[in-house]
Amino acid sequence: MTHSDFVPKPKKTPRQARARATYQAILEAAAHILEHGGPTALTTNLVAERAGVSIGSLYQYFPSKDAIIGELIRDLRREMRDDILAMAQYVDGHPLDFAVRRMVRAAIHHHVHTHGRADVLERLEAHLPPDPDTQEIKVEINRTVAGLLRKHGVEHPELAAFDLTNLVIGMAHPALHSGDTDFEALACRIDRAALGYLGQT
Amino acid sequence: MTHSDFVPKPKKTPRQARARATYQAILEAAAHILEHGGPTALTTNLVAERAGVSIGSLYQYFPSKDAIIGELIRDLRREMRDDILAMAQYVDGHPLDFAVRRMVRAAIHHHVHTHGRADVLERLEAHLPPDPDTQEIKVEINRTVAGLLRKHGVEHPELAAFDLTNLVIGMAHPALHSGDTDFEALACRIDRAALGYLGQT
Amino acid sequence: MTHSDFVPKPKKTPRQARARATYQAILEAAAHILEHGGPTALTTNLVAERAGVSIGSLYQYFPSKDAIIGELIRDLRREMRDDILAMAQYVDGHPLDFAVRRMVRAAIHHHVHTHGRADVLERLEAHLPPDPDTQEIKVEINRTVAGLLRKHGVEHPELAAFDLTNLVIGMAHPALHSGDTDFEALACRIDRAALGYLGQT
Amino acid sequence: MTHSDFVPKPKKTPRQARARATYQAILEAAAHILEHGGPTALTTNLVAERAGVSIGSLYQYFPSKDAIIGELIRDLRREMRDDILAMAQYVDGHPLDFAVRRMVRAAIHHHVHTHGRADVLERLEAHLPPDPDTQEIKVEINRTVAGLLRKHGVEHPELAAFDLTNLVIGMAHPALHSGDTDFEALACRIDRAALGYLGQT
DNA sequence: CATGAATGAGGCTTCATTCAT
DNA sequence: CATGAATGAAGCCTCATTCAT
Repeated sequence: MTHSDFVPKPKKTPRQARARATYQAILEAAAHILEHGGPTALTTNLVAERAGVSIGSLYQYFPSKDAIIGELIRDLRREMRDDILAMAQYVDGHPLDFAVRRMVRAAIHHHVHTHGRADVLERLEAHLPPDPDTQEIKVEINRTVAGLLRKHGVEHPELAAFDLTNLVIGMAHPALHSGDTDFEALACRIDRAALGYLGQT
Repeated sequence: MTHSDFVPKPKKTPRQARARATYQAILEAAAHILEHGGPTALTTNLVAERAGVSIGSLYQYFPSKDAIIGELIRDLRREMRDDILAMAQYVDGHPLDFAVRRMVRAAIHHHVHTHGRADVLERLEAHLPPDPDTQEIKVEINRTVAGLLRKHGVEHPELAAFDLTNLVIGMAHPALHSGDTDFEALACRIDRAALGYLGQT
Repeated sequence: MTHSDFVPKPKKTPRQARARATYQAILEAAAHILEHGGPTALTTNLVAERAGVSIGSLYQYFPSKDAIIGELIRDLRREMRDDILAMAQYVDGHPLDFAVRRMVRAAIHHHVHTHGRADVLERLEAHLPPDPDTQEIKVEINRTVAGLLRKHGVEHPELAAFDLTNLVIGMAHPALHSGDTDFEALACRIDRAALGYLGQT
Repeated sequence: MTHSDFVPKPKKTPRQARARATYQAILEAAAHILEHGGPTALTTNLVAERAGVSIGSLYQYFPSKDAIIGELIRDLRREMRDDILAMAQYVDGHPLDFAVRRMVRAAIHHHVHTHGRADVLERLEAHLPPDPDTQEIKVEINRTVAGLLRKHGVEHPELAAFDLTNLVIGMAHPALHSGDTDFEALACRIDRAALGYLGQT
């Protein structure tokens, strides 16, 4: 069993300020290119150029291109987890339908906010070896949502959390991608499906 | 306006039996590689090798790699349309919830049947120029589902058809991908969401 | 010493009418493609298609692509030789300046008539192994012009014939290629150079 | 309007010494191959091999094969222009026939010096999209020669410059190509034609 | 550490030619 | 003999990665 079975991670977590800035510049350049040019535009040389560093420096911070993608994915998942954790705390004590509505809007907001970067990264993730960190974050998200549902007496809360997550994303992404900008109307339609799933009339 | 604005199509339809076999072998090889190795594994040389033909033969029938992908997409969409059209005829005259349940099961069956090829192809489709044929088929599918919904008095039937399609796919794909094999249980969960969306308790 | 050192010739001179027609059709298709699409457009498959025969048949008549080009070159040279021979007979007995003027106009006419095919073929000829037949024809042409010049007391008639041929072609081709359509004016300018070369005021 | 309408130029001008050496090595290798093997021998892989660099390095400096050819053409034209400009200055104030004789010898010298590279490149140039730089140089050359002729009262100096250039090249190239090494004798024969064209007995 | 020149495996595609039917 | 399906060497080019300076 070699380590190549896992998504490579950054070579070193930079301590010094300048190094940290370079590191971030590379990630931001990669994210920008991914958003505007798609996966095929994401080349290491272009990332380095946009980040304002040499290709050699890029490889000082990331052992491979996949390591950059892996880090972008982890970043995105962490953001998502933080948003959901915050949201879960916020809705604590409120009725289930209120909680669901808030989560739906949070998901839409998150997607709009990441400007579709999520789509591309999810696609890329599928062709990368599984990354324990990313898995852990996903589990954390599922645990949080499941905990919320359990409090309201939903049965099989883990499965329900899984289904609801997919339901919301599955409906929101295509709609947003097709140019829909009436977020509230979209959210209401998703609400109906989600609440229907939960047996809430 | 150049032809490169469209998904290339096969350059010639084979006449002789041997040619037809070659043509099919290429498409099947491509589908197989796509399913098992993902998009990055789909190289023209590998497709030719797996199809048991020379690279030259491949280019007798397809002007480019994208033409192969385009044809796979069209094939898949045509199958989907045929399934949905048949299903729509079958449920004609039955109540809405019956129709929905049948459609959900048809979608799951279709995905299982195509062995997840749909996922990869949909992603590839996004990076290809729009193909009139494929668009036409999509419109046809939407029209069929929308027609069905309209008969039952659903408002905004086109939008509802769009949402429901995404809902079903969005829930079914991840579940099936995660190894879920209890299709009927999955279908029931999706039913709840779909009927909830439609306001059917 | 192998035969590959020479421009390949047609495999067989066809006797039957239909075969002869096919043979000509191939040559004409090749000439047409050369004129309209340039050397890079001249592919054996395209020639066969335009000639209305299968690629297999094409190789029945010509052992290789170069054999087709070689035959086109020979054809063109033969035409040129015939034109020059006829012209030489025609100007026989007239003064040198009259003869020169006629030859100049004949050269221009020939180039216009062949629609620039001559240019392309000459370029292709340079990259083909030398062909005895073509050489022989060139010698014949030179002999004819030289004979004409000798009659008028020109010294070193072979050399003069060589120089004059190049002078006329060298001036006419670029002018015609640049879109000049006033053939008579062009001819007069060439006359001055040619007569100057010959020491005729 | 795409960039493919123009002859591609080198993608980056090398800064470091090693880079400059590589850049030059590539151009020299290309020139050598062109002289000895003709256009069909000019493959990117062979150029890289002969230059002693990897194919990747070649594409660091030239975006395409045509860019290499384009640069060779520009180089040659620049040399030609410099030679002609120098010559024009040199003959300034001298009589027309002296000027013509010097230009003829300069042209022959130039052709010998470039070892016939000019022939092949001119042919290749015809199959490339027009290059503004090259056009500009050509115009400059014509302007220089025309200016010279105008000073001596030649009518239609632009046209005369065009004709004379073609006359000299048209006579010199085939003669030199056929193995003629008596440059002075050749020059004298060309003189007669050129002076005849200009009406100088 | 930073730089950027250099590398080369490997991807896509063309086209002259062969050969089974 | 005709057909056209099949072949595969060879060409162009990209891009992740290495390494000398």
